[in-house]
Amino acid sequence: MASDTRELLLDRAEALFAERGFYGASIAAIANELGLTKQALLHHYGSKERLYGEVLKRISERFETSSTTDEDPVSALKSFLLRLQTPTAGGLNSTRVLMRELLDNKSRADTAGTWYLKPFLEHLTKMVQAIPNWQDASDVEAFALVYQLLGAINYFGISRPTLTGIFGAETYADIDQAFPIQLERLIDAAISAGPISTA
Amino acid sequence: MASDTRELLLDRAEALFAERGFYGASIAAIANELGLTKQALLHHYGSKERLYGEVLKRISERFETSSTTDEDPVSALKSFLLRLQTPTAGGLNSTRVLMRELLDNKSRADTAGTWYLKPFLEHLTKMVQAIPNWQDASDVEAFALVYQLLGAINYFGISRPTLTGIFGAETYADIDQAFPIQLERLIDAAISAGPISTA
DNA sequence: TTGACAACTTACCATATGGTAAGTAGATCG
DNA sequence: CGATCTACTTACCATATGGTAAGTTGTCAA
Repeated sequence: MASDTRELLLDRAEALFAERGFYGASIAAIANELGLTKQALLHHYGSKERLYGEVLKRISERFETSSTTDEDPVSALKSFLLRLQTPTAGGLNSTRVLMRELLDNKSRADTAGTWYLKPFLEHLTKMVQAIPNWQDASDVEAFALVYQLLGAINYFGISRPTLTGIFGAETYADIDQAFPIQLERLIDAAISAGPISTA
Repeated sequence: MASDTRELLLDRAEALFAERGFYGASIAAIANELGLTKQALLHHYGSKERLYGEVLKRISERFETSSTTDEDPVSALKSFLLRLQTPTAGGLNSTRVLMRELLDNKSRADTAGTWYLKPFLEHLTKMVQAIPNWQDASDVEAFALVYQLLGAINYFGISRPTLTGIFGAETYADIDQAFPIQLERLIDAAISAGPISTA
């Protein structure tokens, strides 16, 4: 199977898992979307779990390769976080799949979704500790901050359909535009406040 | 059917929907957990969707009755937000169910999960605009802030199993303890920074 | 030319799922 | 006493689901 065909297949699978979740996305539906039969899909990936594992693995690899080589630690953190929200490169689907993974918490495919998270989170934590007035922050403090920011971004990332439904498309567009600006302000405010230990 | 039996039933249903999602939680499984047969459950709630709708409705009602009559707008906002995270009164299950609802975004049970959110979000937005230096903030600005804080809280709320898996139980306990403190700091920092318009 | 391999297809299958139809035991009420 | 209602149970059922087994077709290298 060609490498780019495989990529395309995983793209569609990821989209479907993002949309309907592990249980909601049947292999027949995924195969159908690619003009394959269910059995052809099963031929390539032995089982649904394996396919799902493949999707998670790819997300994890994508994260690992998105390292920032920025100069200023503050802007490095900012750009890193803001980039998570961008719809390019299937970022939105990844967010949704991972959020579902958080919710399910079942040891699925041997927690393939969580092992990768560790280096990612540690990396982010270290980025915070690279900021001058956060150098004395404990791991836990820096992590708590980072996780709150992650939550702010990812929660908003999955909310578009609902917020559009509630407030209408025009208002949502306004919110969507204001969001990154407000987020940057939030990050700035949190950073200059410094960690608790030095409060 | 007795009112408290009904409550108990919905408690269990909510827990199962929180754990496995709409597709993952079969009516047979829910019924089983209550010592009922699948058909007995179906007798009470005509269909799975209707049962799910009932669960969402109850969550919505629970939210509406949790109004804050605090004095200081800042501490009112803080206590409101922090209370969302408390595991009491099935708060954690509600969070998970609603997060899944955000993810699925399907018009399920006529978007029963989202209509309630509007007053809730508007209430929170107004709480921000009640804060002295946020009085001139636009609706969108105040909303963006509130939604970021909501995201920070709820994202953490669903992450316990995963974070425990990654960092171990002891480290998680540390994080869990530090989280509300750091969150309060984040709220304070964001509030004193003020809205963008007056920046 | 042949043999191996990949990429399927056709044909099944056990189980689970949501749901219906019809009947039954017990309480309540006129 | 009989009627009605609630809370079920038993008996089904169509469909979907994940998965297996065996055969088929095309490619390509030895």
